[in-house]
Amino acid sequence: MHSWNLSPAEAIALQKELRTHLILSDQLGIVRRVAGVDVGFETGGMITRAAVAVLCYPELDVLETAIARRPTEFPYIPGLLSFRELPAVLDALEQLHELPDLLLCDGQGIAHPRRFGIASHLGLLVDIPSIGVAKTRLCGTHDTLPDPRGAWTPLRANHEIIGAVLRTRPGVKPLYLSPGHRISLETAITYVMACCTRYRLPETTRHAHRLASEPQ
DNA sequence: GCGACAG
DNA sequence: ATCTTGTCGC
Repeated sequence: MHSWNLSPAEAIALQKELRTHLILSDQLGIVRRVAGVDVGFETGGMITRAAVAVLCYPELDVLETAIARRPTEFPYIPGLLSFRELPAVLDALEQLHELPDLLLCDGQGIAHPRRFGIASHLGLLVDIPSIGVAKTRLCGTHDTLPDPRGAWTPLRANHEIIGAVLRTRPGVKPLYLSPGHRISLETAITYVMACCTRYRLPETTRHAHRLASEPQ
């Protein structure tokens, strides 16, 4: 149902056009439903499996989940991840009976070479506030991060702040988060911390990841 | 030209 | 991401 079949060069051109429509200020209502989005692969990469887990906020109990499978049709190219994973994610989102108020995606938001990572791409396409929550850095530089939970330092690139490096657990590798669409960096940090209760990753992401990579 | 490089 | 077992540490 969703596929773009674009060349890498066309995908880059599309990112440059779409990024001009991003809103990087808070444009969210009361958040009652937060969704975690993640993708896994089956058959050695032949099949892409996307999973969405919707949790109530701030309680963080699972309300609804969805899984979608599609043949994988775009290679993994740093900077073009959304073209590989979003077709399946969009299929999964359409299965939900009620759309979430906020999306937490595995990967970058605007902390991306063209300021248009997968979280930004998804948020813009479905017009839902989104945050990119990555386990590692794609681009940008930052100072050393203090150890206490909640500590954060800006992620910078070309004199601009593109995200934050956030310590969600003491003594554990930090998270790289950035606004996707319709949310500010400060608000994004607040929501991500609120979703990280006992582990490094947000509860939303943990549920989605389990659904996306669990056997069967 | 030489690295870096989300998942 | 995925291929894969045990192992170090709280």
